[in-house]
Amino acid sequence: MLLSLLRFKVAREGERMNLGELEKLILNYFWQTTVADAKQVYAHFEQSRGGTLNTIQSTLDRLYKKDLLSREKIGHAFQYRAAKQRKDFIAGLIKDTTNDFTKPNEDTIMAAFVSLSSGLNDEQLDQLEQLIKKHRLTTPTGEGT
Amino acid sequence: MLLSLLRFKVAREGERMNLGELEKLILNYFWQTTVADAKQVYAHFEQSRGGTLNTIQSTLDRLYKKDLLSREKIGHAFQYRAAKQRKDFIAGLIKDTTNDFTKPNEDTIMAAFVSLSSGLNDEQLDQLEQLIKKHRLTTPTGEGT
DNA sequence: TTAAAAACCGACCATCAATCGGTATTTGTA
DNA sequence: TACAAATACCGATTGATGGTCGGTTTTTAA
Repeated sequence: MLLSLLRFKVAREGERMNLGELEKLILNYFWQTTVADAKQVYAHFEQSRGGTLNTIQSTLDRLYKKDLLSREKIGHAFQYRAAKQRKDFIAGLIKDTTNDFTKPNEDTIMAAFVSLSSGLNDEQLDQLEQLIKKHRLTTPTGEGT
Repeated sequence: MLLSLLRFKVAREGERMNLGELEKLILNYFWQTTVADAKQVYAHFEQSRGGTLNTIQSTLDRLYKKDLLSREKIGHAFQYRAAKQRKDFIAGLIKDTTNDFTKPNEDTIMAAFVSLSSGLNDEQLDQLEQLIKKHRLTTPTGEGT
């Protein structure tokens, strides 16, 4: 309104982890390419979506600051690569997402499984059973897929 | 820049489904309370976080327009309730999230399971097996994705 | 009919991804 | 060592969206 001077600001420390469209594209790119510098990433996306090298650089930097990419200066350019394995990253997202809608004492991961399992067909149930079997064999430090 | 007239706008039709903090609170509230009008919701959150009734009303309306709440006018106020079951909603979120990082031909749900299963301990593996067993019994018609 | 209750409208702020121009650094080389 | 090219970094703008709430319109019950 006219007087918005008294507007209050609730302290927020929660870590939003929302990714933009370009950020997702680039992340996927790095799970397929392992390593690249800004110029290479730009070359990859130039035709398919336009934009400038600068935009790519900014986005790489943003992803780096979010700890989703790591970088190392080789020659005169940063070499970027994915900081996390794809499945670990997805697992993290799922946990965060689920956690927002899970009671404090509830097992978040199991809640996610329960939610997901509703729509499974027989074939998927079979695959899931194989997955469990595999995990049973691997030690607690198991690598998985 | 000085000349931002030529700025281009890429057509976007993708359906973002990001929820704000208050939206999440209210959604969780309705999975616990089944039905309430704006005033009741406001009464519930008034002390714990302040704000006005209007803010609650706006947020309820936003959630309604996002198809996350349903409403029905009883007396002189809308009675709101959750439009989806909690686990269905979570499953949807997980699928969307996972889909963003899944190859086009990949099974999104299975990818989510694979991602999630990395960090499971024995007890959780047991629970998961029980879950599968249950679904084997209760699922006559395989629904699929 | 009318007063109160609720819905609705519109505005503002904050945050954040995307975008990109311009400048500062850095590096390889002459 | 000096310098030019390549790259990183800074800062500004736009668009979207959630939160916030005042003010007005609509609806309902008496």
